[in-house]
Amino acid sequence: MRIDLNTIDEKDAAAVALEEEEAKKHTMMSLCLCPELWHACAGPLVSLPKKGSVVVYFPQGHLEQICADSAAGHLRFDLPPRVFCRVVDVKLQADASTDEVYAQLSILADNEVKNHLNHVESPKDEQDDLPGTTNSPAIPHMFCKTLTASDTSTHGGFSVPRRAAEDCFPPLDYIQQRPSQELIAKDLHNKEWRFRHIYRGQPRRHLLTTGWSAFVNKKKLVSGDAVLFLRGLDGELRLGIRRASQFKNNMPFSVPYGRNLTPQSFVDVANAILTKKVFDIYHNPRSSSSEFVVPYWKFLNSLNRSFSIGMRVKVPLECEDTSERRYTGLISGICDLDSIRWPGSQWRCLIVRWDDDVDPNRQDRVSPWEIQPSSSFSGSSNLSVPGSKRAKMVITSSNPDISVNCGGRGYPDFGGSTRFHRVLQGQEILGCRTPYDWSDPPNPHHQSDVEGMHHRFSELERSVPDVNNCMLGILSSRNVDRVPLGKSKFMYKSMGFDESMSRFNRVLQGQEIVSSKTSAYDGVDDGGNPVSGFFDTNSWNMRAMPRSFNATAMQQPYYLNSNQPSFSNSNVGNGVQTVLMSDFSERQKDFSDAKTCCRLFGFPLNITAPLGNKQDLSASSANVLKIDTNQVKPMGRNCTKVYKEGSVVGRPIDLSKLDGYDNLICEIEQLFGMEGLLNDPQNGWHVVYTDVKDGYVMVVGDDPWQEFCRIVSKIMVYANGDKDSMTNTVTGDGGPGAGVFVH
Amino acid sequence: MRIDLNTIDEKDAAAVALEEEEAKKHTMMSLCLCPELWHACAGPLVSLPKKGSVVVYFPQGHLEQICADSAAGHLRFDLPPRVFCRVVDVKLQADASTDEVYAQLSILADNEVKNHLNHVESPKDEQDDLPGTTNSPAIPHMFCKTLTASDTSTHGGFSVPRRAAEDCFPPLDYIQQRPSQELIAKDLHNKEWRFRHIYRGQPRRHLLTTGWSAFVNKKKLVSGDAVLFLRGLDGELRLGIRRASQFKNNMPFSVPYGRNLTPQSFVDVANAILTKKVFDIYHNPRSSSSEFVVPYWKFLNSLNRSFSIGMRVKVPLECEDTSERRYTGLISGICDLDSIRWPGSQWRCLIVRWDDDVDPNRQDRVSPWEIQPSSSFSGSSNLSVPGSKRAKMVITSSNPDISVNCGGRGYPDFGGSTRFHRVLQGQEILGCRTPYDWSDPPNPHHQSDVEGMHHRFSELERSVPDVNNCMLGILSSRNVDRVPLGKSKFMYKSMGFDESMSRFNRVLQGQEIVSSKTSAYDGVDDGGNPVSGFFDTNSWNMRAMPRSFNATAMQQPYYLNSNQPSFSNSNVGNGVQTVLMSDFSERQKDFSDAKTCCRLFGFPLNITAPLGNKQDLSASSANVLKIDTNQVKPMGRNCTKVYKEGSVVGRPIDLSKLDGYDNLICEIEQLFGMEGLLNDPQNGWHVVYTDVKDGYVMVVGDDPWQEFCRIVSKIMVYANGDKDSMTNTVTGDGGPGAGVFVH
DNA sequence: CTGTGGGCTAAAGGCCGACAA
DNA sequence: TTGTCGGCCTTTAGCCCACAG
Repeated sequence: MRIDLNTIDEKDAAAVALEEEEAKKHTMMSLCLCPELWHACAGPLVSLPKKGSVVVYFPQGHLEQICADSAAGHLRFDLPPRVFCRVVDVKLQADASTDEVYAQLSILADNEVKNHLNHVESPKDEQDDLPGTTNSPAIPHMFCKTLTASDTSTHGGFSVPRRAAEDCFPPLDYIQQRPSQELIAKDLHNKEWRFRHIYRGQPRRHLLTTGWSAFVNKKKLVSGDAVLFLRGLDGELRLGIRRASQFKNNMPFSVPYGRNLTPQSFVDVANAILTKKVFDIYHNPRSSSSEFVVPYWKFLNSLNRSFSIGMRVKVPLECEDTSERRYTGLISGICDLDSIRWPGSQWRCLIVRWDDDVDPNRQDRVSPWEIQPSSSFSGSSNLSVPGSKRAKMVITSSNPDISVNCGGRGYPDFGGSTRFHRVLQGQEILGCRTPYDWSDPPNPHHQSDVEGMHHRFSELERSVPDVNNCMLGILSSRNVDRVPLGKSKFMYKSMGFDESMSRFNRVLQGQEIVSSKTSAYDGVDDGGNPVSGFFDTNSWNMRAMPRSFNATAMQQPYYLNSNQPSFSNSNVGNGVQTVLMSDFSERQKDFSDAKTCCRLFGFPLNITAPLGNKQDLSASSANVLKIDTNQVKPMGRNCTKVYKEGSVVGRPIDLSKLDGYDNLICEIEQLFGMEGLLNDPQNGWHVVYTDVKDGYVMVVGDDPWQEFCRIVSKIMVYANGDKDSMTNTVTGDGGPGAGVFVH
Repeated sequence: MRIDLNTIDEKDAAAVALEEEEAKKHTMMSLCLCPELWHACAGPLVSLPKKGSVVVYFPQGHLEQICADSAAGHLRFDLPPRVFCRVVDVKLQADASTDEVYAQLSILADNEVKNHLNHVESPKDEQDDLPGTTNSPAIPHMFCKTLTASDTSTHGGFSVPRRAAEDCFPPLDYIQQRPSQELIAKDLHNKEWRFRHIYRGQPRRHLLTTGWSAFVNKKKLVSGDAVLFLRGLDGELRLGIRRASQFKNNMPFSVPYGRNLTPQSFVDVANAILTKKVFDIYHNPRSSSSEFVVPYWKFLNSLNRSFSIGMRVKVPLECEDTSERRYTGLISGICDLDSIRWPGSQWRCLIVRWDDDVDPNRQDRVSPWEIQPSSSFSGSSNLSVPGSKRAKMVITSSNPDISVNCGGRGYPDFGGSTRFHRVLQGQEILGCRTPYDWSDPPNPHHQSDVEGMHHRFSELERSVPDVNNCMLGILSSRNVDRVPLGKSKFMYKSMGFDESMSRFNRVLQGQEIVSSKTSAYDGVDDGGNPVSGFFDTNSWNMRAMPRSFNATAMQQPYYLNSNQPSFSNSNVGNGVQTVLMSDFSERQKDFSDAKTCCRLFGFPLNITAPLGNKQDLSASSANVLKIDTNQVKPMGRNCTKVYKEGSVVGRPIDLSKLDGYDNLICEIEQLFGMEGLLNDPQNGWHVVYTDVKDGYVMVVGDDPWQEFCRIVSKIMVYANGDKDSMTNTVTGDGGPGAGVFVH
């Protein structure tokens, strides 16, 4: 008996071709109807934020991708380095022509983070987003096989690994001489593929014959690519592919994903942020580029850890055979990637010298959240089962709830689960209880020590979203590692929740100014005031050394000039105060509000000079693109910011009160307590500025004074003798007086 | 003997595939190395501006395409309806995957039009751009065949029409039993295709066998598509395709062409215009959408013609079998397509009621330059040779100079040559002198009456670029038709060239104000001052009737309030004065300049109110995207423009001098000489305004006065009772006092 | 003159077990 | 257990002419 599969019945080929064209036209991408399959195709390291969760959007990262791709460096913008957003929707999608998986994140800039944080009373919502929680989804019966030359030749079919076939395919009637059946598997686009599955040969083996080559041809598979079969909980067979040579390297980006990469996409996003509309980010999980939308908890975690030069770090890396391999290296520098345009950003602020075995082309800059916690998961290595080089396959616990969970609100993140990673990579064969059991899901509690581990980790992590710990930056991961959980809980309780929240909110809203000399390293404040440690005024005169990140950097700070006598650290010449703004687009409003409520430890502060004048603010929020030819400053006050290399924040300066360059230099010297240093270039300091027109950097003093006043945007003071390298790394061994960028 | 073609020699298939991927990666489009082939593929109606020539860019048209495509209606802009540009480069290109031809026009906004016009002393440069000049290129030996079912089946090869084979292919040795040879033809991407060409069968016929099906497969040809062979002057064979079902209808736009269609492309263009940088426009000649980059001469020609309601018009149309078919219809209306955002634009300002045999989906709005001159070429019909339904083919004059001409500066426009059209369409078989002559180009002067016709037409057209005639709008095409050439030459000489030019330039530069009551229909001014007739102050109170276009509308005018008593036409209550600005991006500068040099007939004029205040201007030129949330007007003078339906230009009004709505209405009535009409809505007039934020139209009087002053952008006075339809057609039968839009 | 179809042959596709790593 | 190969059969590609519109 011959089974004739994949025939085009009565439809003629033309009609089919037309249908396909039609499908392509209307949905260049298709919504993934099987999240398990999507995640399986996406690979083990993929983590996606959940619908409803909070993320941090890094315009700098977005722009970086665009610029790298299309040299859109001329784009001008006025966005803060970080924008807190809520994920409105997560759509798992796949390119219709390549099957490339990607996610469409619908995101809304959310200055209601405070409300969100208030909800952390029931932190369950956020927990789902954390890796390794007990919410990890059921892992379906699946296997993944890298195609051999024989598999892809036109000469034969597909050789199915025996256990894989037994696990994932419906059982055959082995009594027959040559048992065979028709398999129907759906791909990412829900398209059905039919295969003849036969068990034959001497010795006997499982083969897919008829229908296989059609699949190979249509998907343009070559040996080295992998196919992946997955038996869903509904019993349906799913079929995905994971290409060896990433398609995107050979092809232009697929249309929907490519939308990220046009300058327009950035304009759209900026527009959406400013107008509080939802915007979409397309995330290709298999791309090597850094993500510029980072889950909130991940970002918080990184804030909560300390990084120091010389510290050993590792970055998870997906590779063919194991998920255990990582890039490892040493932190060799910590500084802004672009201190001109994105001062205070943490985007890829860590410079890493990779170990010798790491791909030499590896990007040497990483963001703090990309680095794996040094201690977590270390215990999970005892879970790894040394696997022989065989088909990758897994049958594990499955949760009946999962279908519900998958349906509505996006797929729970299981990217963080190393266990899941390992099984996807074929390193583990777990709990293969009933190979042919298509109806009775295994008991989810059979995982013994695995469960225990996950539980422990989630206990550990549960403290993270607690704003007291993470936002105040008191508890570094180092502390977490060494301090028993009880201590963590103590921290959690050290301040009334409502009180701390409202305080935090006020800070976020720019309604309160907080400062302290307490270093984050000091850990817990002496008890009275957990707000201390929020940020570190000593940092400015410290040379490059281990520093903790702190919440100060979470929002682009506002720069205030305070004449209050209430700082006891008179040794700090440039004591700085910061107002954290939760939403830059409300700067203007908040600023006027701030006048009446800015206070530090209860002492009101006067704002002597806001960021710019009203016009400046209005212009910056009103325009995303500054395609200015004749932009001139209005008369009256002419406020400009001065940044000093090594100084955390800038200082405002009103040019209208100055009568020339000498005056200006003098003023700057006073502002930064460096009297006499700037007058003589021999001292190694350079004063430069960017203009309002196109951001070019020029030397202060070259232009006529009035012209300068008209076009200056910001002024920068650099220690490094070479002003061309001002965006370069400052590792602490610069010239005399070289400062340290601390953010 | 068997010829084995298209074998992959020693290279393995993988290597070839890699090469192809590589090629795709680096050049999604490829530069066309054979302009003849490109034009042949583009089809008969394609005309492209020449490198170095002057074109008019219509932002409105560009935006229209974008909006139609991606609903980017939220884009805000501040560009004039027309931008004069110089074509810096013309690249003929073809999509690598579809072979779709398109042109990349590199364009530079050029306020140096004056310099250009000065060069019209030797109008040769511009002449090249005109249709039908003696510069028409050689038309190579070529044929075009629509593929039959047999041609595209896997069963056989390609049946070559006998005469086509004899004309285009090297001759076979017919003495042999089955003469055959290998043909090598290069496609648009310069890729070689090899075919076995054999002459066999009973009766004998020419066939392409081996290699043909590979071509069909690779190019995804189906029956109905056309292939096109072309023997270049160098003897090389070229090969192109023209698809029946336009690919773009089934597929997303090809990447490079699609660049036109993103909002970003528009932003880029606007940016480039404002910053005087070169920008690129991608033009798909086979697309049905209107072009928004129009050759200068074409635009001038249309200015020079008159259009009236009820006039019969025809639009050239490419169709399968003949180039003679046209869309015909009657002009049923003349008005702005979008009088709010693009007042005074001529973009698709003609409303046409098509004849019954015209596709009912046909767009009913056309631009003046899309309409064919009613009389030209009518004499060329005697050139048409009734062709039988056979292969389309042509052998004609070729010019040895042409290879040089093609190489350097873009391909000379031969799109306007109907003769070329006809042969491309296979309607003509001309001058087949020496079918096998591969070395001796025919004498270019053999064209007898064709030449004569072209010569006559170019004589006729030579008067067009003359600024005296065309720019002053004195000589309508009607005049041209009826007046002997000598009269035209008289016009040409009626004023010293330098004098007229400098005068014209001054007007373009906004340094001179010109006005007159002389209607364009009045023809030549009484001699003393050809500047008169420049625009028509009587138009405001004329009902819809035949009008000529005039140069006033060529640039978005500036609106000045002049209190000079030097207007003798006191009967015109709303005498308007216009400063023509050649470059809007220099408005601000020009405005201050204008203060000292604006004059009318030598009388200096005072500017009482520029377009807005300084801030307004700076903002409008500085920002393309106005994503404004809190844009407010500054204190002090608050200037707004008032437009009245039926009036050519607007009037400025300073709201800060008014104390309320009554005052405002009164002022408007006075401005437009319509005292008492606006107070009572019963009179049929409505006063509405758009706000600065988002351009919504609202009724004047609804808001509190102060609020209104803060947010008003422009004020419009409409006669039509229905204010919702203000962008609709005004056909002259509106309410009492209904005006006529004249541009 | 040229579109279509049948005859024919070569090449590719595809199913099988043998064999060996 | 499974990757590759040779054997063998089927399907498709592709060259040819006959025939007819």
